[in-house]
Amino acid sequence: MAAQVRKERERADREKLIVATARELAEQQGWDAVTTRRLAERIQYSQPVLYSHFRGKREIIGAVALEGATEMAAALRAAANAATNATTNTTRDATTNTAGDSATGGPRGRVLALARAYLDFAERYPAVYDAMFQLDGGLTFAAEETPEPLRDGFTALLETLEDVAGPDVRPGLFTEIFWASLHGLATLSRAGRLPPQDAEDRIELLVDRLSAF
Amino acid sequence: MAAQVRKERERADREKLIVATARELAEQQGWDAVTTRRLAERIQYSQPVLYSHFRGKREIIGAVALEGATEMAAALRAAANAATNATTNTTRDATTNTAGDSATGGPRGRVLALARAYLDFAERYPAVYDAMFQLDGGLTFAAEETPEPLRDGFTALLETLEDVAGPDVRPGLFTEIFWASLHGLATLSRAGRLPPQDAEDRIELLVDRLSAF
DNA sequence: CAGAAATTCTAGCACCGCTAGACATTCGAG
DNA sequence: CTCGAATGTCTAGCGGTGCTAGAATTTCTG
Repeated sequence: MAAQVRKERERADREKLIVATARELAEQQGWDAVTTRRLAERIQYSQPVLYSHFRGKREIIGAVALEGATEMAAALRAAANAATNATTNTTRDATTNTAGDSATGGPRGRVLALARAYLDFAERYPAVYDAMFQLDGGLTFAAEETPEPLRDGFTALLETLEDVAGPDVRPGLFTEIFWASLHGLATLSRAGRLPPQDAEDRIELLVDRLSAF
Repeated sequence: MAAQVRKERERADREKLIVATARELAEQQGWDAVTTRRLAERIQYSQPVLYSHFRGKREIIGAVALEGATEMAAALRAAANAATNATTNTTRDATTNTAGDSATGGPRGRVLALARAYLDFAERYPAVYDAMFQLDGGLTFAAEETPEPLRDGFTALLETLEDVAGPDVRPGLFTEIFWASLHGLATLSRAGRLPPQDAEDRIELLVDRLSAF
């Protein structure tokens, strides 16, 4: 019965296609443009096929969110890692790096890199970010049954931030406020509610104030 | 022609009724339940009447947002003011107020009270808060043509925060990151993405880290 | 009081998420 | 190979959305 496993694989492929197409459509034209009709048309199937994979549009958003969470966790770890292994930047005058710019492998550089990576992700993939934190994807947070990718995203933040939480401060609690602050910056910036030109200043001020290097 | 001014007043009244009804409906059943049909029915007029006052649903949301901004600014100022005039709390043991709890008239107490008032407003009037910062009300921020109530809300924050921005930090910039952090806490908390029991700890940690008392 | 002007309503458009039931396809037993 | 059952997919449609053209009504004005 190899035919059986082939069908299962094709079905899994189609599911991935749905999620990828939804994400693509959302990135191109926003989530409002992701309608079940358009989505069905793009994958060359009729609407009910979508409902054989997902219980509704919410679940499709949720699937995009989980995919995004995995990517974000990887991006955050990569940034923190790159900052750890970075020494003085050769293209820049080392004497200007007095207070420990991001081009140092110290804690400040790591945290700055982490914050930038987070905000960069939110700005680069706004639709995915919305699916994760802005829209209702039917996902559970801060609980037992929180899906692994979401938990892992939080952990990726925590891995870098636990070093700067400071004494007598639970790393988890510190990560929560750090995350919330980044989330606030990300959403307010993208909605045009904060002056764009000061973005970099805000990141540095926030990181320097929150962190106990 | 006193009839003319009477009609204008009646028209203004009806506009206020629309906004108040939209807000009420949103608070009771969420913004999804605020449809033009339901709204029209509640105010005892047909749908097109709504469109003689507002260009669309967006503008109605925007009107609720402006109303909310005015209220929020007042609430923030009231909280900051009350904290300024507060001395040691008589109902509480003064010796436990070692590190300067909110029941002192000092900067920390003022900022804590401000932060609590902000988050309290967001929690108490989630629909209004959404109209202001989460939904698209067609409003312009961080620009010349930003409506007065919104600017004033920011100013209300700034009035208290400029004292703790610290030297060499633009008060406006500091207010931006403080606001963003509060906004992040407010939205993530309400979406169930942060453990509710640590809410108070988060506020104190955030305030203590951000502020330069 | 009649006609003009302003106001309000009815009815409908194109679209939404979602689904019942018709239709087509694939499978397995004889 | 055949034929009934099971599986898969589609067509068509439901009740809802924001919004608007044009008819109907009310109010104002000469």
